[in-house]
Amino acid sequence: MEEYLAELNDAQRAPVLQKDGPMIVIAGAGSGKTRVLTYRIAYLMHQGVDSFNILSLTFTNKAAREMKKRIASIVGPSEAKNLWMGTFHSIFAKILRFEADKLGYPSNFTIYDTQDSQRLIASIIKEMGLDKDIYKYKQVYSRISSYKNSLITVKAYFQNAELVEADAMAKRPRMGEIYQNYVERCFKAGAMDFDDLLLKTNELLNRFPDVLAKYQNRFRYILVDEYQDTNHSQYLIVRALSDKFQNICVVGDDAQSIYAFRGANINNILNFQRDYDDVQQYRLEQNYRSTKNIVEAANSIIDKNKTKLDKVVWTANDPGPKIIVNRLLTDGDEGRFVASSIFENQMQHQLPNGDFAVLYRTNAQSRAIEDALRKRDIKYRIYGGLSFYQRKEIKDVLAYLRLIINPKDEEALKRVINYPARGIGATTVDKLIVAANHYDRSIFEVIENLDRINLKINSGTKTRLQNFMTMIKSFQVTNQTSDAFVLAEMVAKKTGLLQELKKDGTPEGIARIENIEELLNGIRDFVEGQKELADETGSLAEFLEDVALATDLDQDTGDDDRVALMTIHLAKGLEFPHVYIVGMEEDLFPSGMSMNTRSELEEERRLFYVALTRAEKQAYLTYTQSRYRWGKLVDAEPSRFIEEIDDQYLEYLTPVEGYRYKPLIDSDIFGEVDKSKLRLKKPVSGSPPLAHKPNEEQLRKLRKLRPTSDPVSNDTKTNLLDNNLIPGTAVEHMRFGRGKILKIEGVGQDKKAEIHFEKGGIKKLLLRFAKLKVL
DNA sequence: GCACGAGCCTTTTTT
DNA sequence: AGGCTCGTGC
Repeated sequence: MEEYLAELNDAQRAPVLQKDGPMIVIAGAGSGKTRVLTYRIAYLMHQGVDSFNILSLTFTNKAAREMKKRIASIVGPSEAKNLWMGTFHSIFAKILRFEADKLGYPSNFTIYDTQDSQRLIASIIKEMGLDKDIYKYKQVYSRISSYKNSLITVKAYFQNAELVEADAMAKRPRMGEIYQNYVERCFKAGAMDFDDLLLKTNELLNRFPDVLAKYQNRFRYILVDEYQDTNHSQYLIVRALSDKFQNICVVGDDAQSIYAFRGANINNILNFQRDYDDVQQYRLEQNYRSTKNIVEAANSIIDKNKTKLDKVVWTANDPGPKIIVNRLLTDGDEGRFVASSIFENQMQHQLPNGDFAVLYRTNAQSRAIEDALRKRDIKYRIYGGLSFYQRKEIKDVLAYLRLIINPKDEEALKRVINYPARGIGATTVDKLIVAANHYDRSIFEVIENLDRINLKINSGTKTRLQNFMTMIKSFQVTNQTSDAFVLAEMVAKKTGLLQELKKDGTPEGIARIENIEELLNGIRDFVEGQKELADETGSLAEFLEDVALATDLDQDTGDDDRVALMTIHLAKGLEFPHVYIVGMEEDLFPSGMSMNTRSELEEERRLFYVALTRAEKQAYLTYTQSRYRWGKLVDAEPSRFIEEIDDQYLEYLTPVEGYRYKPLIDSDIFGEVDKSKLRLKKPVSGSPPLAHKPNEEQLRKLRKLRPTSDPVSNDTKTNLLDNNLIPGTAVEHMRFGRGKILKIEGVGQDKKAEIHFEKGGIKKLLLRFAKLKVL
C-alpha cells in the first residue's frame, strides 16, 4: 500500500480506495476533502489509470494548481502534467476552442465578462427603444443568465408558454426579443459569455455524438469538487461525460451550498443517488480544522435548517475559547475594533497577518475595515470586489488586445474606438451599429467596408475610422511575429493610452499608469512562464483566456503576509486561525433581499455556517447599532443568527470604547431604571440603557416639555406615552451635550425603540434600545 | 463632438 | 458615498 494512504483516517481512505463506479462523498466542513480528492487521483494513477483519462473539476483554478502540485510530488511531475484539472469554465473553454468550428464560432472567440454582457444588453435595450426603468439591464442579464443555466435557449424560451407569460406578467413582454438579440449579437461578435461556456458545451455534446464519445473515452475518471454548487448546466455536462464509464466521484457538502443565486441546484447533491446505479456513499464527519466550540456552534446553527442531509460533524479537538461577540456603535467602530483586536492578538501571541481573515456579507463593507487597518499599519489584501482586471485602465488595455485577437469583438471595440478620444463620437458608433445589424456583420467589418456603403458619415470621421482600423490591423501583424508582452507594450504606447493618463497628472492618473505597468509585467511573466511549458506558446490569446477566467483568489501568490478581507462566498474552502465575521445584523446578514422565503433564509444560514467554519482557533462576531449605508447612517439590529447559536459557545465582550455605552439619559427625568419591568431578549453586557416608567409627577413635567409639533403621529405618541417614553424630552447629559429627543419610534410590545436626537439643528439617530419587551 | 455638472440609482453573493 | 446617465453650453 502506498505510504500516503497512511495519512488518511478510515473514513477518508474508503473513497480513495474505491477505484471504479459512481460515488458521492459527503464531506463536512474541515473534514479533509481536498486531501481525499488529491490522494484519490494519486491512487488512481498508481492503479495504472492514465493521467490523460482523469478529469478533475474544482472550484477555483488555484485549488486545481495546488492539488496538481501535491499530486506531482507523489506521482512525479511528468505524470501529473497531463491531468485535466480546473474550473468548469476554464476546462470547457479549452474544449470549446478546440471544437469551436463545429458550433460556428471562431476558435479565437472572446469571453465576455459580466460587464461586457451587461453593457451589450443595455445597448440592445436602448436600440430597441425600450424603457430602461422597466427593462433594467442588470435584471435582464440575470434573467438571461438563469435561462442559460437551465439550458433554456431562445427557441426553448419562445416555446415555453409559462416563461413567456411570466415575463409578460412582469411587464417585460419583449424579454424574449432581447434574449434573442443578445444571443445573436454575441455570436456575431465571436463572443461567449460565462454561461455560454457551459451552455455551448452542452450543445456540443448533445449535437455531436462523435464528440461526446471522444470526450467520454478521454475522461474515464471524473471527479467533481463542491458538487453542491453545480448548476443544471454543469450537472448535465457531468452526466453526459460520465455516462459511458460511470466512474464519477462527486464531493460536496449540502450544508455549504451557497450559490443558488447563480443557479446552483442543491438537489444535484441531494439526488445524486438517483442519477446513477449502485452509488456508493461516503461520509467524512470528523472535523480537523476547528475547535470544539466552533464546530458545535456551527452545528447548532445548521440544525435550524430543514433541507439537509443527515450528517454529524464532530471533532476531537480542544474546546478552545468561546466565540467572541461584540457590539459597536457604528461601522467605523467595528473596523477599529477589528483592527485593534488583530493588533493585540499579534502582540500577545506573535502571530503573522496571514493568520487573520475578516469576512463580510457584501463587498461594500470592506471600506470601514480597510480604513481601520490602514490606520493601524496592518497589511491587508482585499479579495474580490473590483479585482485588478476589472479596473478601467486595465480593461481598456485588454480591450485593445481582445480586438487584435478578435476584431469582431463588439464590446471591446466600443470601449476603445474613441478612447483615447480620436473624434469618433457616439452618433457615429450608433450608425455603425445600425449598419452592422442591417448587414448582419460585425462593426469592424462595417468599418472595413465604409467605402462601399453609404452611411452619412462625413469624410473627416471616415478617415478617423479608417485610421483606427489600420492601427488595429498593424497590431495584428505585429502579433504574428512578437510575443504578447512586446505587443501589449506597443499597444499601451501607440494608442495614446499612457499619454492620456500622463496628461491627467492626478494621483489617480499616476496610480493608473502604475497599474498598466503592473499588467505589462504580468504579461511578461506569463509569456516567460508559458514558454517553459512545451505545449503552450505564450500567445496573447492564451493570456486573454487566463485573464477572462481568473478569479481573484487565483491571483494570490501568497508570498506576502497580509490580513485577508473577503466576502464569505469567496472564503469557501479556505481556513484561518482567527476569523472576524463582521456586520452580523438583520437586513445585512441575513441579507434583506434573502429573507422572503425559507429557502433563501436557509441559504443565508448556510452562508453563516461556511463563515464560522473557516475559523480554526478563534471566531469573532461583530455587529453595530447603526451603520452607513447608501451614504446614510441607518440603524441596525443584531442578526438572528447570533441568537441562533447556543449561548454556551458565546462570550459577549464589553465594547472596547465602553464609555459610549454608559447611560445616556440621566436619571433626573427618568429616575432609576427598573430592570424588573423590562427584559432584554438576550442579556448583553454593557447594553444600552433601558426604559423605565416615570411616575405621575414626572409625566406631568414631561408633557409640558413636549413640543406642539413633532414628526411623531398622534397614534404613536399615545403609544409612546403608554410605553413610558416621550419625544420632546430635553436631555442634558448625552454624549453630545444638551439637546432634545426628537422622536421615538417603534416602541411597544416586543419592539425596538429608537431615539432620534436633535442638537444644534442636526438631527441624528443617536440611540437605539436593544430589543426589549415590556412585561 | 465633447467637457462639465446635476441628478439618479445603487447593493447581495460570482465564474 | 460613488458611479453612471443625461442635459447643457461650448
